Amino acid sequence: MQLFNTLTRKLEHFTPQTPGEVTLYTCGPTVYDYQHIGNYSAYVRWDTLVRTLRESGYAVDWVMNITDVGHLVSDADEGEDKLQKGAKREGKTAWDVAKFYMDDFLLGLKALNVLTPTHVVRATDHIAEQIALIKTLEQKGYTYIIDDGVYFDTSKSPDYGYLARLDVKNLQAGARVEFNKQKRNVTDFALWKFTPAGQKRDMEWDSPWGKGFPGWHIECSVMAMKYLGETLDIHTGGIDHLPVHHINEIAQSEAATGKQFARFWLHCNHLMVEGSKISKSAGNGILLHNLAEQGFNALDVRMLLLQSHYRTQANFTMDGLRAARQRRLSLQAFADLRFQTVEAGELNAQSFTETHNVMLEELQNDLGTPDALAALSTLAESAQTYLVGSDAARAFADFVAFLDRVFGLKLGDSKDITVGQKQLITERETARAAKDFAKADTLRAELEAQKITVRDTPLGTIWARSD
RNA sequence: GGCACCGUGGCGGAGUGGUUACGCAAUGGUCUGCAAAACCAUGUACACCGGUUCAAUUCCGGUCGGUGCCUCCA
Repeated sequence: MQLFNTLTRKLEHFTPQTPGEVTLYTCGPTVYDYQHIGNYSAYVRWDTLVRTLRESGYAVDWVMNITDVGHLVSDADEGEDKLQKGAKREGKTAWDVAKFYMDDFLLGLKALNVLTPTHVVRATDHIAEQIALIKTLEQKGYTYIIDDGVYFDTSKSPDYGYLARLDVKNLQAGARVEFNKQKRNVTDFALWKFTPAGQKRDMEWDSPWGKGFPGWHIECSVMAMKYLGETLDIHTGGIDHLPVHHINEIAQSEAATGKQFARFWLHCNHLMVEGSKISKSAGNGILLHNLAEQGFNALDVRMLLLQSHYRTQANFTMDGLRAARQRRLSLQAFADLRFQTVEAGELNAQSFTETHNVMLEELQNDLGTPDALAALSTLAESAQTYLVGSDAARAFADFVAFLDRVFGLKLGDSKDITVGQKQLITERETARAAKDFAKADTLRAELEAQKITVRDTPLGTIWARSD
């Protein structure tokens, strides 16, 4: 399997440290608001990675974090805590806000048919471990304390910023952002933030340095290493995490262990909406709820994402979503043909095997979902023309199961039509043979009302679901 | 201002030094009792200007345009 490793900026052959077992960490959301389709796009991308790894024979131990504390409005460790801000906005406690949006996020993942990670872990459940890691860093001399918290001294990390190819000197010269003047280096980041004197936060804990809460970056290092070991096979995240969050994760993790933190770093690009980036102020952060109200299935969004490569800046448009929906329904009609194999069908088991192999090859080539889909569409189209022979029924069923494993479009979920519906089709054929077209059309309308479209082919009547 | 990336037919979106990506839509046709279905066919796509090459959309340089990051975000 080939994956593009941000660490080397090259397509590399991937093999895990332990044969057959992959350790994977994915940066999850900060749960202070609803997740929009752009946020979700990342998890669909990484879901495809997990599915492809599993299909390639690897067991995948997958950890995703939920940031429910400590992520400040600015990565420069300034401003309010996002959770605290959300709490103020909604008149709830930060704990309530976190719980509410975490649950909503998990429901969204389910709707998108994103596999459940082996471990979904919350930062607030790992406060003791975070304090322990900060202590280790302190003992090794990587930290210093200023008025608002405990900071990591990035100048002590010789390769600081390498992943992002950060030019640290240039950054310092061109720094425009105001930061705490007590910081030794502009890139230094908070490991622990103090609760300001005289204040009481919803979320705060005692620590050796004083009451407060953990910095945003430390949680990922802690939870990744706790569940997956000191060196991960793969660490994934959105491209926005590259220049700050990920280089900080590397700095603190490697400072603590002296070992490489992650062997492969994968970054997905952002989804645009109508050609612009998604931002709260632009009001284009479309939610799954919004799309559901317009009659779209979350799987239509999944389809749309599969059509583009995870490293490109894909564009979400309503026209694109409609096209994706049509394409998904067309693939569903193809999958439903497995209930309708015919004696004289020309598509044999080999057709499915060949397409299966091409698709897997494309996926293993840095998750080439667009090319894998193209191969599938080509087969689906020929199936409409040549129909599938009954001798290939088993191969067809296996193929649909494969599609669901890698694409997660739930094509295999649809059942055969009912005996009653089959009866209607037979009756309609009889009526047609008797040239009683009025009756035939009535029966067709009846089927249509049950979301079944019929079409007449030289080899007989074929049905497809219209929803 | 600094650093990247990108510019593909109506839309979305792959890929490649010389052969149809693919999907959606559109147009024409076939089949059909009819058809909203299905199938077949069609669009002289690869921003512009140079260069390298027998050959460039695909490599190199420049121009123009767009986007992202540097500042919250997946």
